[in-house]
Amino acid sequence: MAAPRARAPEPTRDRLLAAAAAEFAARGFDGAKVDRIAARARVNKAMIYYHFASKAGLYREILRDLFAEVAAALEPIPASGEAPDVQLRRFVETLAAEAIARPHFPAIWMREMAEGGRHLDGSTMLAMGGVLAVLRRILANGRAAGRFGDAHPFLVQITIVGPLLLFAASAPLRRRLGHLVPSADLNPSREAVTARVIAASLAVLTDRAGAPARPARRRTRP
Amino acid sequence: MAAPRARAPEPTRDRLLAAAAAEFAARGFDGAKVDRIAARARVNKAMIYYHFASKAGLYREILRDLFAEVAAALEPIPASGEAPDVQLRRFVETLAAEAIARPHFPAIWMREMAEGGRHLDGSTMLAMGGVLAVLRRILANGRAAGRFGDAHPFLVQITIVGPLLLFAASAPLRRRLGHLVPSADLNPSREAVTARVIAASLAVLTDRAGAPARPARRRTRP
DNA sequence: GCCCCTGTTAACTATCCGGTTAGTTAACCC
DNA sequence: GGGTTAACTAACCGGATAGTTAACAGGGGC
Repeated sequence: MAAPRARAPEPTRDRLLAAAAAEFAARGFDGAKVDRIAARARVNKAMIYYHFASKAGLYREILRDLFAEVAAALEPIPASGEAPDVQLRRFVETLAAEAIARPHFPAIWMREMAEGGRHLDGSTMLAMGGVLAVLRRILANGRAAGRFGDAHPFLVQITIVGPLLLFAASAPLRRRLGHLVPSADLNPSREAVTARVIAASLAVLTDRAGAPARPARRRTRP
Repeated sequence: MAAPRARAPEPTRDRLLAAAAAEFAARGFDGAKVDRIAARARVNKAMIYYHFASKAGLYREILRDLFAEVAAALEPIPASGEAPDVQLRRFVETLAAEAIARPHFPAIWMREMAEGGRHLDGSTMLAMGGVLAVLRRILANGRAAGRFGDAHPFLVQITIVGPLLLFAASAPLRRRLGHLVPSADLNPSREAVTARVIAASLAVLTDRAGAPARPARRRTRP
């Protein structure tokens, strides 16, 4: 009885990937259990070892897909010919959109960060570096156009990616915290978050100097 | 040879806490192994169950300490009577200093976030909420003094905490990435990071406006 | 019919790992 | 000394869990 047992070569593999992404995002690599992934995908556990060689192989495949897709979405921006601040805006918005489209991405990324990239293979690390490379090109465009001051790309990246990741990955926790501290409004819209991130980045980038208010003097870096 | 076997009631417990913090930060709750923690602390495994009831109990104790200390360090700022922007600056700097003083804190926090706070007990969650409460008071001070526009505290928080967490927790990964992409300078100083975060926060806060949809215009500031 | 290939399954194994337990040691108390 | 307690150890246990295997279904090519 039971299962329709239909012919289904693709579905099994895809269902495994989807189930595993959810499991890995929610529990991390070590917290994720292969039996649970198989159950979630309604697939025999052995299929994991048939389609991917191991738990680690399955995980790596997910990471590879995720980063490759995000990097691909970002890639065309710097060469688009748009104004630099529009490019930056698109960079942030695209990143935020990817996080919505692939809801497991933020948590997995954060975890992989904390893990020191223990599970990352070379190509995935390159894709990750690609995100930074795109941003670096946008900043170079802006500087060339006289619109941006010069800024450390990595610093700009963490001020963009940090808030977005934190916002996206903290959704479940925020729901729980909201119970305890009902006064706090912990659920701004995604648009509000991206707008704020864009505003903050542009404010610092277009305002040469870097630190207004109490000018602790500019960066005297050699 | 062998252990001096001296009378040492405190050390054992403390060594366990230190070893466990390192292990939990590097591997996460599920990735951390009690045997490894015990070995790292050079202590018999059973002592974990003697001093803390369980692996989870040990973990909770670490979380409690960490958040309580950070919240305590932040606590006095809003009532200090300093100018609001100085308060905000101190908020960021204190947070960054805590991350240096307790190097395992960022990774653990990030992981707990991604985990949806599964291991957090009520008091720890309150301490976490306390961080937001402090910031909310600082922003209220700034608004009262006419220095800050009104801003969503949670949005401000993620733009501060996000970059700091990402920077601190990504240190190991950055070291590895640096090998592959040697051109990129991935190691700004902690001061540069805090300065940038402060600048970005103040820029947005002192510039009322917040973030209308089309602020493509530059900021013709002071 | 027969072979072979891909996809699939149920049952099995080996190992790892959190937790327990019975016992030891040393200090402190009277 | 006898009794009590905190701190500690070595050895063990059982369940969870990643990974394996042998058998099988069905389809397409010949």
